[in-house]
Amino acid sequence: MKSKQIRLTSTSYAVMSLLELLGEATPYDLKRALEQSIENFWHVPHTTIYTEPTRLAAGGFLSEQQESGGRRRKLYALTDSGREALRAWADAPESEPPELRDEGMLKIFAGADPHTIFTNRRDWHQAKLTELEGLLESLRGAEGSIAHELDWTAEQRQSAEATVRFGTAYHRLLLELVESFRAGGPAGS
Amino acid sequence: MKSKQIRLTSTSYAVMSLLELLGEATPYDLKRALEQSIENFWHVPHTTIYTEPTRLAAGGFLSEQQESGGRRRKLYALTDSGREALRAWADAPESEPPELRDEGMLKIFAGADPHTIFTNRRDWHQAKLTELEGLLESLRGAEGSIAHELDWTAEQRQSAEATVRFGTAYHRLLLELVESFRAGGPAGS
DNA sequence: CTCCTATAGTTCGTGCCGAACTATACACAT
DNA sequence: ATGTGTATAGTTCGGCACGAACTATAGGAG
Repeated sequence: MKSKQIRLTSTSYAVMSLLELLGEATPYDLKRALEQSIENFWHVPHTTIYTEPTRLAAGGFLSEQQESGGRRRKLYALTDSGREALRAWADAPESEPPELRDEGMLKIFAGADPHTIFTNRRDWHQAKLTELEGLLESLRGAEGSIAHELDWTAEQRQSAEATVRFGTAYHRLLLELVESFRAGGPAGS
Repeated sequence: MKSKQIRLTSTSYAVMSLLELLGEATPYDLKRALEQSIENFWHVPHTTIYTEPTRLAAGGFLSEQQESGGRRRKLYALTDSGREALRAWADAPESEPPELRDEGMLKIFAGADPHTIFTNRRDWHQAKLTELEGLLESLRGAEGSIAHELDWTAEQRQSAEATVRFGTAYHRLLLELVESFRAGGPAGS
């Protein structure tokens, strides 16, 4: 009961959201689920996925139990306190404005050749788009997705789908934008 | 000459790019210049702007000299080693893929009302767009911009302009995207 | 039963970053 | 000239983030 005071970051809420969906999960489960959903708009490095649940458990937001044999994996689940914190956060209407970290633009600012940068960027968005389109299909019932593997309900799939749909739309737009700048850019304005 | 071994991050290059433009600057100069350019695609909190140059100086990439009177401000400039590192980085064609950190999408994933989130988001992009359009104009010669204050050459202005132009195009597109999702979204696909 | 490779998880050190605080400069009123 | 208010300029601290490198288990194929 005497939980350590910890700071809840967006990454904390990312982990808790997943646990709300999954019910109970090992860090590895979280990692896989993340890669197919949240990862597209909130990056979490894999080491953080292993340390963050430990932190959250110390704060009393997650319960932690360890397997006795084999890999001795840890299983995490939301506590009431965790569920409460998650809802309070999600229901607050204000959010931090989105933040973009774009090394390519930095290089252009530093004098790199825009054409090279934009060409790489175009290819990347194209690949990302293809990846997300595949993910979207697999979320809709095919095998191979985590949704299938974990036997998600229709509702759970929708939650993931909504964000992936936004992702495909986003990359489609960016692809065009980058392409137009690559071709010389809206030079005048 | 015996410089400490430090790791150069994107933030390091952001600082060094600015110093290449400014020639010589105090952390505060850097801060102001950042806000009108790099900040839009690479966030650097203000405390980092004060600590990063110190790190870079320890690594031998910047020279540091301190005023004797008044605020005892520190003046930084690129060393040859810094200029070299900057060029090597900018000239390497590959960049890290852009990373988006979007708390609003996280909330939607966690079950928040999309309409609320997208409405806030729309307003934010609108404000950002207006801000960047103003910045673009002021970069083109008006008073009040850092370009004017520091008496930038046409070339220096262009460097800043290129990224700001991309920024305006970006926010214009996002504004539309968000608006369409707000209105119910491309529901089917 | 041993080697291979994929899967699963940890450690460490440096860098990042927000909150809170401190200090200087300058304008203008008393 | 002295106070007082506000914008400007800079620092400290502690917790969190994150990449590199490493370790360990599982499930094959031979």
